[in-house]
Amino acid sequence: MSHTLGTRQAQKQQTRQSLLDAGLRLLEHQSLSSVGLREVTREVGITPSAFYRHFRDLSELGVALVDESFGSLRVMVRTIRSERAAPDEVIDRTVDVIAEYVRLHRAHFRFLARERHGGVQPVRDAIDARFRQFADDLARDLAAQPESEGWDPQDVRMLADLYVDHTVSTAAALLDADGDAAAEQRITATARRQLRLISLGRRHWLRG
Amino acid sequence: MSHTLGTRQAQKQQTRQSLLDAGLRLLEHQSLSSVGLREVTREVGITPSAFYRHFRDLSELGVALVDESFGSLRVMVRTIRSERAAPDEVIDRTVDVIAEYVRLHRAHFRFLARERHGGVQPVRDAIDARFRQFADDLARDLAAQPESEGWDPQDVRMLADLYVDHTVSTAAALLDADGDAAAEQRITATARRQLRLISLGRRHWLRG
DNA sequence: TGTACATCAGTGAACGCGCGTTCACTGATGTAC
DNA sequence: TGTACATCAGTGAACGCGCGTTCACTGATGTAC
Repeated sequence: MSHTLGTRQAQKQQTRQSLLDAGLRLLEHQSLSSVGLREVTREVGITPSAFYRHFRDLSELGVALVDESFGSLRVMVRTIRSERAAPDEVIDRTVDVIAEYVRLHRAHFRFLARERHGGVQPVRDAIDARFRQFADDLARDLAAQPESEGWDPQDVRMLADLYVDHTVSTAAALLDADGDAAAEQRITATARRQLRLISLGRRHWLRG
Repeated sequence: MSHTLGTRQAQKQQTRQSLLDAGLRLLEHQSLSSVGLREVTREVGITPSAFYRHFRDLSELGVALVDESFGSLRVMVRTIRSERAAPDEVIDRTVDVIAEYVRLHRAHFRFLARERHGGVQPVRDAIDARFRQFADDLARDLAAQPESEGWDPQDVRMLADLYVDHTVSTAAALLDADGDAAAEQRITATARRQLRLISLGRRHWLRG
């Protein structure tokens, strides 16, 4: 028919997406290695054997979920990067974006936090590679800032790693707060102070 | 017989410990929710039904492993605390102890990293409580230091949280290095710089 | 010290169940002419 | 536009397997007298 996609391929895509959605839903309360193939297909409403038309096994579905999760993260990061503001405003905006990501894409981030050190090697590797690329990008951004003038590239890199680790820790803490507004406020307040302290350390680094 | 413990109780204890050891061994390559009760008893060499003489289910065994893991951690922490040295030496010693803990108790820390956000709620809660207590202790120590004079207690607490998160991130990175000596050196070098930067931030906090 | 009884860690058989994977199939969609 | 054939996403039955849990049991350890 129309060569934009074809009815058959479009429907296949839709089923594949349903499998990803069902998987993500099931992964909210258990880890990938304990989710069953039949469990996922049952949730979607297709036959177990139909699963193999889309993924070789569940770890392949897991890797696809990693891609999807980082997709939604990238969108949010671009938001921070596009804004140019005073240092303290940047800190506030950064924390806001972390909080927003966890709120909007809770299941995605829970999946990443859970499987980052989980029992499925290919998924762990995929997550690791993405986080590393993430730190690479941030290091490039930081190096271009006037505050980094005269900095050893290795020092820029360690700062980028520190920011990424801090972001992940904060997001994980927000996840565990599980919607408790008071706890969330405590966590974001703490994160802001921590970023401010890191900022101070950065400002005094060369003279340290 | 002798009332120090009794042969029967001593043998029961020994079997219990074998179950914990077997569990920990199996958890190196998979997560708790995918380990089977029969798998653990097979590893120990006892009947599946004998398992119930020691634990209600695998999540109870998991909680026991949390206690065991933090036991070995406490020993190492006391090592740092007992030493009193110049700030930069403290930083080096801290990083050394983290590296040593991961090297000596690799399986324990892997278990904690994996199950901290894993799929078994009671285990997650147990790990969380222990880390929180850990941060409490550190906050108390920091508050007692002369560098913290005039600090808001909330600021001391956020600094303690920052240190704990940084320690966990570093240990997890070392774990992923998986014995690669070059990678491990890169990670510890980075960790030392990060601690130095945080130190700088701390020193300038009040004047910030 | 010896005897009679109690305790209880570990055994082994049995159960029902859901798992992942295979395979020949169906019937709607797509293609060639 | 119509026909004949190809493709292939999803079906449904079948398989062997290991799972967690139960239960009555055995026999070494512990206790009372």
